[in-house]
Amino acid sequence: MKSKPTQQLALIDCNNFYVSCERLFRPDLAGRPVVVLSNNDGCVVSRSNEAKDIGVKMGQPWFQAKALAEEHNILALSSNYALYADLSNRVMNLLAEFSPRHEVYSIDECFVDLTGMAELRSISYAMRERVMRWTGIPVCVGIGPTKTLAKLANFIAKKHPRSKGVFNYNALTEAQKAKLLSRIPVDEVWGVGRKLAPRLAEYGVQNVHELREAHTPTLRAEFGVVVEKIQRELNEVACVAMEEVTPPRKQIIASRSFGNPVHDVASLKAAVALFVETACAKLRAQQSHAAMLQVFLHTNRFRSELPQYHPVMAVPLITPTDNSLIVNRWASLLIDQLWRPEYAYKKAGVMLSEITPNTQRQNDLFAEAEPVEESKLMAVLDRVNQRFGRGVIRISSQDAGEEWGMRQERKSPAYTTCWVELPAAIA
DNA sequence: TCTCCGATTAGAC
DNA sequence: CTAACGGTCTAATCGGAGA
Repeated sequence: MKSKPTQQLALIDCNNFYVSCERLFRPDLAGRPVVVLSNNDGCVVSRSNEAKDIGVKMGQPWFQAKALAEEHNILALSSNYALYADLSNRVMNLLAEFSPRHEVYSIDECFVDLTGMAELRSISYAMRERVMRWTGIPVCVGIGPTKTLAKLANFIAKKHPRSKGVFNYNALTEAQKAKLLSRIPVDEVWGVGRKLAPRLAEYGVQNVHELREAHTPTLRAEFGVVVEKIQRELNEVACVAMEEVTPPRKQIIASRSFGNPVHDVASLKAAVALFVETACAKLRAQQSHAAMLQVFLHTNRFRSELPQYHPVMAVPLITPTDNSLIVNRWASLLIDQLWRPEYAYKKAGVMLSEITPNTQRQNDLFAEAEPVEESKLMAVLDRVNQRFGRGVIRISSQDAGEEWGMRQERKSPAYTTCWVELPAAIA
C-alpha cells in the first residue's frame, strides 16, 4: 500500500491586521503605538507591536487601558470593517494564485496547500513579497503537515525575527521537532484556550510536546474528542480537512450594543429593524431562506447594581423567507412581547436559523407565494445599500434620533470602498 | 432505554 | 461630567422530555 505523502500546508496570517490596514493610509502611524477598538469603541482588538510591548492586552476594555495609553501616547482608532474586508479580499486573491487548493479561514488568515511543490522557502518568500508589494500588508507564513502544525509554524514565524516571517515545520528533524514543541506552552495550540490549558496542566501537560506524547485514552476520556483530534494533528495525522468552498451559514446573527442605554420601545424597534435588514441581506447573499427567527434584548451585564433582564423569544417562519419586510413584522411583534418599561437596554439582536439553500427549499402547499415585486424590492435594496453604505435605505419609517447608535469616535474613512467618505480621506 | 432537542460550554478571531 | 467590557460562528456535550 502506498502511504500518503506528507502534506505541505501553508498558513498565511496578516500581522496585526486591522492596525496594518489603518497604517496604509496613515504613514505617520509607522513606529507609533496604535490600537484598533471593537464595535462601540469597547475593547482592544488589534495592536501594533509597539502597543504590545507597552503591555496593552488583547481584548482589554479600552477604558482600562486608557491610563497606560495616555502615558505612552497610544493612538486608538474605531474599527472600520468595510476597509478591512476590502483589503482582506485583495490579500486573499493574491494568495489564491499560489495554489489551486486554498481556504480563506478568517478575515486575516488563509490556508494554501503547497503539497508536491518544490522550493517551498522561495514560494513562501514570494507570497510575503507579493502581498506586501500589492497591498502593503505584512504577512507571515507557516508550513506544516496538518492545519494545527501549520498554525504552530506560523506562530514561530511571527515570534522569531530570525525566521524572517517564514517557518517550515516539515523541514525539521524528529529531534528538532521534539525540542521545539517542548518550548511552546500548550495554550498556543489551535483549539486550546483559557479553560483547557489549566485543566491540561493538572494532568502534567504544560507544553505542546507533552500534549503530543500524552496517553491517548486518558486524554480522550477526560477531554473528549476535540482534544484527541488536536493530539492526532500534532502527530501529523490530518483530521481537519481543507474547506475550499465556504459552507453556507447555519445561523445568522445581527446584534449590537448601544452607544447609550435605551428605554423606549420605538428605539428598540428601529434598531432591530436595522438588524433584521443586515441579517436578511446576508441570508440573501448566500441564497438561503430561514424558518426560525429569534429576537433578544439585554440589559448591561456589567452594571450588576441595576436590574437585569435578558429575554429571548422565537417564532417559526411558517413559509421560510429571506424577506426583510416579512421578518421585520414578526420581529416587531416579538419586541412588543419582550419589552418591559422598567429596564435600561444595552443590547439587542436577531438570529435567523433553520436555514436552507433556495435550491432545496420545500414550498408550503397552502401558503401564498411571495409576490414577485417583494423579492425584486429586496434585490434593489441590496444593490443600493452595497453601493452607498448599509442603512442608506431602511425598512421601517422609525428613526428615533439614533441615541442607540454605536459609539465610534475615532473612525477612519472607508478609503477604498465608499465614495461618500472619500472627501474625509483626502482632507 | 433510546432518541431528540434545546441550552450550555469552549474556542476562534 | 460620568461611565465606560464586541460580534459571529461552529461543534461538542449535557440533561431533561417524550416515545
